[in-house]
Amino acid sequence: MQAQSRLAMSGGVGGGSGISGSDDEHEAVIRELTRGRQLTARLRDEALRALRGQGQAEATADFILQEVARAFTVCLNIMGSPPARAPPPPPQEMPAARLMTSPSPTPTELLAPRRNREDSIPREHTVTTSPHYDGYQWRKYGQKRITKTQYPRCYYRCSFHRDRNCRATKQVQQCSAGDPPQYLVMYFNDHTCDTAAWEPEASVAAAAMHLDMSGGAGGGGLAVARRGGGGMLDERGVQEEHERQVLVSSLTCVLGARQFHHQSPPDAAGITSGGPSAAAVNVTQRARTRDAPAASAPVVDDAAAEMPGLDVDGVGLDIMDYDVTGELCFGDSYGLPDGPYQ
DNA sequence: TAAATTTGACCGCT
DNA sequence: AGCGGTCAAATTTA
Repeated sequence: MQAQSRLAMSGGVGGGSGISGSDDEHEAVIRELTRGRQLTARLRDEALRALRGQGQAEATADFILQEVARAFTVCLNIMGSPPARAPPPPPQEMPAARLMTSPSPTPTELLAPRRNREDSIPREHTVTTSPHYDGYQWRKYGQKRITKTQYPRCYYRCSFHRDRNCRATKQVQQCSAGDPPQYLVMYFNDHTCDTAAWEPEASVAAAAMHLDMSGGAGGGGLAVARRGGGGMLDERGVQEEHERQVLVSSLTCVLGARQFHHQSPPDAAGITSGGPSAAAVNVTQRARTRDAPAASAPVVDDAAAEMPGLDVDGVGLDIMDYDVTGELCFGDSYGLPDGPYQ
C-alpha cells in the first residue's frame, strides 16, 4: 500500500479537516513517521557506504534516500508535529529536497473546513512536487482562489468522468514556493473507470523505453498532463529536455548497477515502492500518462518481460519523479501575488 | 476540428 | 452572507 494511503488510514484523512484523527492515532502516526525517518537516515548511511566510489550510483542513492527522508518530514509537518522534530536540511540538497526550507502556509492552513458531505472528504492527500503524475488521467474543470491562502486551488476530475461515469476527482493546491514548488493533492472518490494506477513493480526498463520514445521537449504525453497554461510548456521545453536527458542518464546508471547486482537487490527498493515517499510518483505511472489512458498501456509490461535480468522495483521509478518540476498552470485572473501561475 | 483549459457565474452548504 | 465546488461558454492548442 502506498504511504499516502497508510497515512489516510491512520486518521490523516478522517474527520472533517482531513488531517487529524484522534489524539492517540495522531501520536501513533507521528511516532511511526519519525521512526521511518530515522530508519531512512540509517539506510542512507549504509547505502552510501556500500556505494562509495561508484559515482552517479552513489549520488542517485543519496538523492533518493534524501527524498524519502524529506517525504517523512512532509508527512510529519502535515500531521502537525513540532517543527523541532524536523532535521536540518542536508548541506548539499538537490532541488526537490529544498522544499521544506521555504516558509509557506502549512497544509492544514490550506485546508479550509470542508462541508460535511461524503464527497467532500478526501480519501487521500499527499504533498508532491509533481501533482499531475499519479497514474491517472485528469481533466481540469475549475480553479478557485481560496480565501486566506496564497495560491489558488485547481479542480480535476477523471478523464473518464463521462465515458465511464468515473467519479474520482482531485484538488491540487500549491503549498510552497520552493524550487520546485510543492503541492498539496487531495483525492476524492474512487476510480470506477477501471484504469487502476500501476503496480509499483512495473518496469523501470519500460519507463526508460517510454522516455526514449517520447521524443523531444514537452513531447508526447507530457502534454497530456501538462497541456494547460497556454505557453508554459514551450517556456519549459528546453529545461524539460535537459532534465529528461539528465534523468535518463541517471536511470541508465541505476539500471546498469541493478543489472550488475540483480542477485542481491538493495532494500532501498522496498522503501520507496512500499514506503513513505509521499512525493513519489513512479515513472511508469508517468509513462502511462504520457501516451494513453492508464488502462491501455500493456506495452510497458511486455517490455518489462523482455528484460528479465532487471530487478524491477520502485527505485528507478522514483528517480524519475524529478524529471518534471511540475508547476501548476494557474491562471492570472486572480490578482495573486508573484507565483508560478502568473 | 476535436479536445482540453480558462474563467465567470451559479448553486449548495455552513 | 460568505465560501467552496461545479457548470458551461469562451478560448486556446495541437
